[in-house]
Amino acid sequence: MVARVLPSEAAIDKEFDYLVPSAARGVVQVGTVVRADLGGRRVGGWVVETWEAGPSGAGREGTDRELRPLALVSGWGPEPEVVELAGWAAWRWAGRRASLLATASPERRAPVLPAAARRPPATPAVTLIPDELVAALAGEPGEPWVLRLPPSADPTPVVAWLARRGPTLVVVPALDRAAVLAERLRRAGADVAVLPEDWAQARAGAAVVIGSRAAAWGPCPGLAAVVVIDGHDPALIQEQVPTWSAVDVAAERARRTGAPCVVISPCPSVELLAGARLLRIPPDAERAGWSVIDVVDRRPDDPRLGLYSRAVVDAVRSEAVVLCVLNRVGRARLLACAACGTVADCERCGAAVASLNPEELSCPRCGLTRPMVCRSCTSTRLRQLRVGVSRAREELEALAGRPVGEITAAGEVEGDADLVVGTEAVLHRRSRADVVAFLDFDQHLLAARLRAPEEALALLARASRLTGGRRARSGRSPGRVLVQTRLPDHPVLVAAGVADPGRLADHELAVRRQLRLPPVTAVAAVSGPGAPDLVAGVASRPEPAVPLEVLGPDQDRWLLRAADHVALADGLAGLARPQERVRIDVDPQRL
DNA sequence: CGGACAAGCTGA
DNA sequence: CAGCTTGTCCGG
Repeated sequence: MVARVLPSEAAIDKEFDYLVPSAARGVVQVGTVVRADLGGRRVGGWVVETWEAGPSGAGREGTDRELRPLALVSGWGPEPEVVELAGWAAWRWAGRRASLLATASPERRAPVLPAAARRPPATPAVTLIPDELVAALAGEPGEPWVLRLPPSADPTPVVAWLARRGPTLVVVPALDRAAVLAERLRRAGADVAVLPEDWAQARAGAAVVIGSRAAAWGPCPGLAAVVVIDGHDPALIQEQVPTWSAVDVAAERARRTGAPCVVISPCPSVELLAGARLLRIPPDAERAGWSVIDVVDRRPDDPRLGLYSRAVVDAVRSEAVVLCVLNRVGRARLLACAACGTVADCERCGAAVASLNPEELSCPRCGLTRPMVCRSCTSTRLRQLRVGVSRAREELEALAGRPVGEITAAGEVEGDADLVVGTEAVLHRRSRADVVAFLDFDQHLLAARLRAPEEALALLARASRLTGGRRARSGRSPGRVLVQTRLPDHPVLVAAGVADPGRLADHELAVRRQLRLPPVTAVAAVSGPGAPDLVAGVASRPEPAVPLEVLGPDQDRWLLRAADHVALADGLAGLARPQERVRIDVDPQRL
């Protein structure tokens, strides 16, 4: 028996043939993790093909050399279908198979597997499953379903319901949600394997396999359904190249197996909706799962009130658990001289300087620092025009008369207080609140990123989840989300206010059409020292082949645009890779 | 990736 | 021309 091996060293990116020792015949299959001698050293790798050796005992394609035996069979690896899937994804995201197969493999070697345990969960009592889905699952498999469930709806019944059909793979954006979901399914009697710890159990066979984005590559023998939860979440996209998306991998995997793929999201992005079938629950039920969105129009307010409208002051003075979100770290991001009015800027690069602590000013662009002095009149009295989280904490403490915690990506100060101010990190670190207040939502609405409006809606969804939706919980008032803005009629606020995320999606799709950007087209961002060479190759391709449009460069980054993903992937595959490093970011997040 | 080997550069 | 650096090729 001969095994064709792909070394795990991504840079090698070539296959080599080895003899399978007769003792290992029974265990070697496509996906098996092995070690082999290559060029004087020993490398790990995956079996990607096997066949019976011919009479000469040699390789298949005429190479009549004597093959070396495999050095070691390390253990179980991805299923054969997943090895195939890695080949597809390497094409789709212009990357290397080895990095994808590494994601699909156990962290430590798995020489033996436990016994399979495939006890499905009990039939859920209550479901939010539209009749359309029930009917459709009995018929032909097809495109993925996008099931729009409001933020505070629990997806467990949907997973349980699907898992009764057979082994089900569940992908969530973060492992803390995986743990919660696994616990609920176990209580419903299901055998659940949580990746990456339970990789061997999953490979052996489990009723439900759950994990974060890498779980799209996880083992699930006999796969009968795939579910992605919070499909809009950018955590489902790999940042390093190849920049695969767990939603797309899961959908393709399901398509290849003929299993249904259900993507659940309170606010499906236009990318999710493209090429998928949208399923909704009754509008009343959807509304109940969104918290009341209180839009506070700041246009008529006296600017001297700063970040704190009447509504915010009332909220922070109440007894309730209140989380305030302000996406500016430090004390102030914009200052002006109290004496002469000049905006404080950097003497080296001219950017507006920020105050991260009370002693000095620092430039966010070039890092230069100077004492708290006005550059034009040397006054030391500076007014804080755009307050940051640290200053807001001091101000809120004075307003509320109770301790205020501070949470940023950098860390927490009394982060478990009932009243907390912080950046978006607040919404990730805390799990329950009575009120979430966005002190300056316009910075989210007006951010110069293509996806900023959808990201803003996702924040409102997250805030809705934290506050538990419109229905009052026992002993509590209904969840409330306070949004301070000067754009009260923005489509994001309208969509969240009426609990109809489709309104924003329609709006955003129109924008993408106008700009000819995804999902209407497919784009890849090319950067790195080799980028100019690679891009130059687009124009000088010998055969016209696939049309690729070059945009840019913008900040040393080019965009390659094609009509769709097939054209983009084929086009990228046809380009000569330069010697120098290039990063090809297919479906870039930042646009 | 890492080793082998070839082609190019430097010094006396 | 030895001795070293740099580049290119290849591994089963």
